[in-house]
Amino acid sequence: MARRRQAVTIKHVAADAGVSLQTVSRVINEEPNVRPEMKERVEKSIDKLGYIPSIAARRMSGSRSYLIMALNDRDRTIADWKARQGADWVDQMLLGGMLKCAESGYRMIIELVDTHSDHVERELNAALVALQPDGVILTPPHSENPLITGLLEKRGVAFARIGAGSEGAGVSLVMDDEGAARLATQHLIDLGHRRIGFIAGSPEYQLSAWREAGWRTAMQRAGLPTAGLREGGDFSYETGMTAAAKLLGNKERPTAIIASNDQMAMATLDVAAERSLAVPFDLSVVSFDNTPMTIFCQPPLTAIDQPIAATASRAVELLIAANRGEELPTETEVIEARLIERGSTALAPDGG
Amino acid sequence: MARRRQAVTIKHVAADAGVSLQTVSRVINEEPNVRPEMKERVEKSIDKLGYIPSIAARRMSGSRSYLIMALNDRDRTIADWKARQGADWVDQMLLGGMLKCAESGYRMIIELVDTHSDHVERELNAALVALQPDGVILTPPHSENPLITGLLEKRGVAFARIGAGSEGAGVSLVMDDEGAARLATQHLIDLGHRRIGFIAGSPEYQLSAWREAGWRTAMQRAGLPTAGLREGGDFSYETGMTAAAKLLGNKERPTAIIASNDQMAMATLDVAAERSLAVPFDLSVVSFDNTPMTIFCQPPLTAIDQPIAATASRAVELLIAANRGEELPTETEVIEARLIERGSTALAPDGG
DNA sequence: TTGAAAGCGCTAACAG
DNA sequence: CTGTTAGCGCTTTCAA
Repeated sequence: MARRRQAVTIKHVAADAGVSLQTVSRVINEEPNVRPEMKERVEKSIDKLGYIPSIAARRMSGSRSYLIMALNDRDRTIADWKARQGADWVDQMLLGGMLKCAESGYRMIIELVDTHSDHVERELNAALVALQPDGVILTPPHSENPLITGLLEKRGVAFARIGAGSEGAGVSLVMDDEGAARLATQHLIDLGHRRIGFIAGSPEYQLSAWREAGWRTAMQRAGLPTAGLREGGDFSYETGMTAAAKLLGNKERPTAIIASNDQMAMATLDVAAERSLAVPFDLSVVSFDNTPMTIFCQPPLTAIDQPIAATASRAVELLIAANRGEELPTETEVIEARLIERGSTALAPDGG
Repeated sequence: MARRRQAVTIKHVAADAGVSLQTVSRVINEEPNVRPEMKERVEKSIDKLGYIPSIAARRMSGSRSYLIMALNDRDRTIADWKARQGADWVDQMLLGGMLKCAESGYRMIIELVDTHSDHVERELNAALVALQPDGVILTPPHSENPLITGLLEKRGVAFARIGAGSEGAGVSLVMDDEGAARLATQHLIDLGHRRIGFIAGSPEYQLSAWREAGWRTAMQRAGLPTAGLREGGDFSYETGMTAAAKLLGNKERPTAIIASNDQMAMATLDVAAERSLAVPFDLSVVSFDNTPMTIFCQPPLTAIDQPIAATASRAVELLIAANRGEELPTETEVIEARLIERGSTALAPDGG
């Protein structure tokens, strides 16, 4: 293996421009106290020689590593990848995060950590020390793991928590689950629906409660009842089937159902088909998350889009700002969610 | 921002174990010439202090960076991510590559580069210098870009080319497209089909020719004709529609169709539905790639699985071996492909 | 506003 | 088998 010494280093640039290393360093770091003409001269040399600073060397000398680490739950991520059912959480994180990183010369690196393990701290610490990232993005369920947030805080690494409540250190970013649920419910109400069922998600996730709350609020405001219209699941297809079957088995069955994720919505579609209920004519369905499966369903699902890319992008933005010395906001940032209308919603049937 | 100096360094370990830095270095690099008792003593200290070597420092001192860079085409990758149609190429690369990396303390980092740009070299060089990866994995169409392979070769970075022919530097890994096509064809022949249509992919990709060749070979061996049974597309849904329409418009229409990717297979399904042909009873369909959409099709598509994860995993394995000084194989490595049977294939209709 | 010196944590090369 | 020395490329002191 060839010894891969750097071809052109800061020394070469300094020599070429006839200045000290220090001046070059100041220019590439956009520090003050450099005369414009000096700066220009250095920049010309940099361009001419095609100089790119080495991340490793920069990190060594105690400055930034230009690395943002995105932490995901190992088991769940690997399971999603293996299942190949189109769950594109990681892709959306990359889409939002990596591109935002690139704007400032940062890179995003995905790291998998096992939340449930008793050596989370060891694992995380190893990654932290090996990579020395300038910032860490936490995704559920890491976002609410005090072992993780505690360690990050102790080590003084800037971090963002996605999908978690606001208490605790680090910036918190959430999608507006409650508002989104209200939006979905209102959409159905506007279509003339009055009996709108709701399939809740796993109570282990905070967002399940937020989504349910949004539905209740919208129904209440419209003076519509919710009694007998709420069933619970755990985000799986199977529990979606059970919940949908209960809802559609009532003698006064709902004309619309909101499912707390795409899997359960798909289950609802299948239960409806079993009972010869035509979607969207006899039954409208709205789901949450808007993963790729929504477009392949029959009919394609109207869904609340979970803005993962936008959230990751914003998280990176804040983390990079923090590294520049800016203060991180203490308030939770709320990223707006949109409703994507597809074929599973329509006007309520007569008497809806 | 806190100055994030490393908490415990090789020095601390050396002091704790009462040996020189060098001995510690030898232990963590599993180098020879360390007495077992010394080694044990050092390892004890490492455990006790929770020492993790800094990647940056290791890279600095001219050794490995423990980084493998996976290069993907920027436009295509971003388009896939934005489309959210379940294309999971990147995920499968991560699944195979990242996990294999982790086994040896490496990390995989995704990098997007624009192949068609005239400054590919600049872009790639920047990534190479900034990150100093120990190995690079090239995916199509980068795998066949001489600007890229040339630069990598010049810089002496080990690299693997996925999905490209064998000529040129670097290890070459391909899925057995030809064999896979034969497998798919034979599967249909075994089901009693005799008129088996084929929709070819874009001629810009080598694999299109390989897939077609496999179909032709299998047909020939079985003494079956191919005349009038071949149409061409470019992997898009639209061209798939056109091709399928032509094939099914023939008076002697095929009883089975092999499409060179999932998109075109889905188009074939839709064309069949338009013409009231029941799949798989009137028409069997087999596709290539096995992306997530296959399971959401009606009926779910029988498909040739493209073993991206296995390929990435093997590429990483070879790259890491190369870094240990082992020779890279000069022969192209062929990764076997499997046929996943789902609902779109069945016995040929009478007289098939 | 600029430059010189010191050192980050580690490994290569060379001694012993 | 083990230790010493020098330096990787850069940024941080500190001095001019």
